[in-house]
Amino acid sequence: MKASKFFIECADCDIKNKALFGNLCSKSLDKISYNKSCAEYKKGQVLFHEGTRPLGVFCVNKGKIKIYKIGFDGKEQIIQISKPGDLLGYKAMISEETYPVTAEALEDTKVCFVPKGDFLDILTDSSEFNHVLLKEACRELGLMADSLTSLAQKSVRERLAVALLMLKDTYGIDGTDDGLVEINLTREDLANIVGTATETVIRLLHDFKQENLIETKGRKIRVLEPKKLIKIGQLY
Amino acid sequence: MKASKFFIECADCDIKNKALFGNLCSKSLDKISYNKSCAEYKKGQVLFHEGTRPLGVFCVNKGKIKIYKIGFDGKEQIIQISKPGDLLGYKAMISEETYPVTAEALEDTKVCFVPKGDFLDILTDSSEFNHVLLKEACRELGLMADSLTSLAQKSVRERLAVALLMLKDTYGIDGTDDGLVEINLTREDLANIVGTATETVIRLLHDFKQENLIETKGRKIRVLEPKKLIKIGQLY
DNA sequence: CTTTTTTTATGACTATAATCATGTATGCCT
DNA sequence: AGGCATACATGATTATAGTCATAAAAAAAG
Repeated sequence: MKASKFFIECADCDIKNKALFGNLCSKSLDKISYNKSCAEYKKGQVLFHEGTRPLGVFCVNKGKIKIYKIGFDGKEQIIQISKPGDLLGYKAMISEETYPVTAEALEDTKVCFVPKGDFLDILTDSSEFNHVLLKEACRELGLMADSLTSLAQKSVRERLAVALLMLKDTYGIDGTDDGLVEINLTREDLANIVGTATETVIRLLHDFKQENLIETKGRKIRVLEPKKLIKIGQLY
Repeated sequence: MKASKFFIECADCDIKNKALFGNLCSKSLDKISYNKSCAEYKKGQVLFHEGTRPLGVFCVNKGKIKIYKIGFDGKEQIIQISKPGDLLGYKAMISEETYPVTAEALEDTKVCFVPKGDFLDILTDSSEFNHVLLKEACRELGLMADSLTSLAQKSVRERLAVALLMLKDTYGIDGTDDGLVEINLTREDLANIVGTATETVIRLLHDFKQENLIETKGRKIRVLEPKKLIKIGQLY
């Protein structure tokens, strides 16, 4: 299923600076590097399933991964989309619970896996790393409160505008601010981010296109008028 | 406005065991106790406002406090309701951001305030406390993912059922499992938890009453049929 | 390169919940 | 206790978004 076709030393990792692990001292980094394994996941493959017990943490090296929860009727709710440098699965491990979410590759990805024991050792050894994680978790909690409020109070049209802006900013092509969203997201995925039906997303994207706010070419979406989308999304 | 009418040593605090601070060694606890101040907040008074900068953390001693975000049109979205033992405002302080939410007393409360410096000192000194906070934050992130999915996928009727069960479990009278929800929540507050309009909550509570699922007496709500509410809320 | 499957698109209809309007009850204050 | 304000309640109407059905297009598989 998953083939370990590559290995990169953490010390040599080109996205080290973006990653949470980047804050570690070289000794800790070497320790992680020593026991970790690297794997490629093809589009659609699952890194871990909701409800299972974490055996370690994942550090994304290449590609994008959707993190979602399955609702009562099987519908996915996408909580976040992880990108290179992101650390996955550490929350469930630290809170000593089963994964509350599923992680699935959106495209062909490269991911490093650090076993539970090593990760927990680092956490014990480095109070600095502990604090980095704590800070990150606290920051995310603030963002989650935003998302919750948005979901509860904004219309679907407003939420879609917000989602498009977020995708543009987070996953746009670096440097070139041409508004292109570089993710292979289906309309259904987009609906599962926004929290609506697929048909509704399709209709609203059609509207946005007619209003010349966006441009689409297959799954590629280009944001033409971010300012107008900000207004639609009621982002102060 | 707020009158410091009381002082309780942390060491003597009767809810110490329930509190996050309860995990501290007696030395750290004494340090906190030495510099903290205690205050009473009357119903409706605000502990801190969204957008302001944290100057310390609050430990709830008595009473319940609603934590909410203000949406674009001024509507509140209640993120959580804090009870004795809960620590408030530490997330924003750790993530070095302004408060993403407002904290307002739902009833007459007693709260201790620990200045920023002392709190951060404890955090630096005690890696154990650091880990306790990290674990708590990670646990909350899992719960937030649940709330998000619920909000995105469940109907208002389903969400109200879930909210009533949550309120019963978290704020019911200890020991006696008579289903009474012991909070002074207006219908509007309830709507701001569920994420709906006040009128809708009123109508749905009426329905639940007619179906003999609950009993109401003014603002007091008693859950009569938790199992049926679990079914309505689609909680597996 | 063709077949099969999945995804996108559009229309018609329905259901859910928001909004607006108004009246009643309850709590709150001096 | 009386008067003001807030909260609760209910009806009528509207808007928003979900569901179902079907067709076309695109992507994936062999």
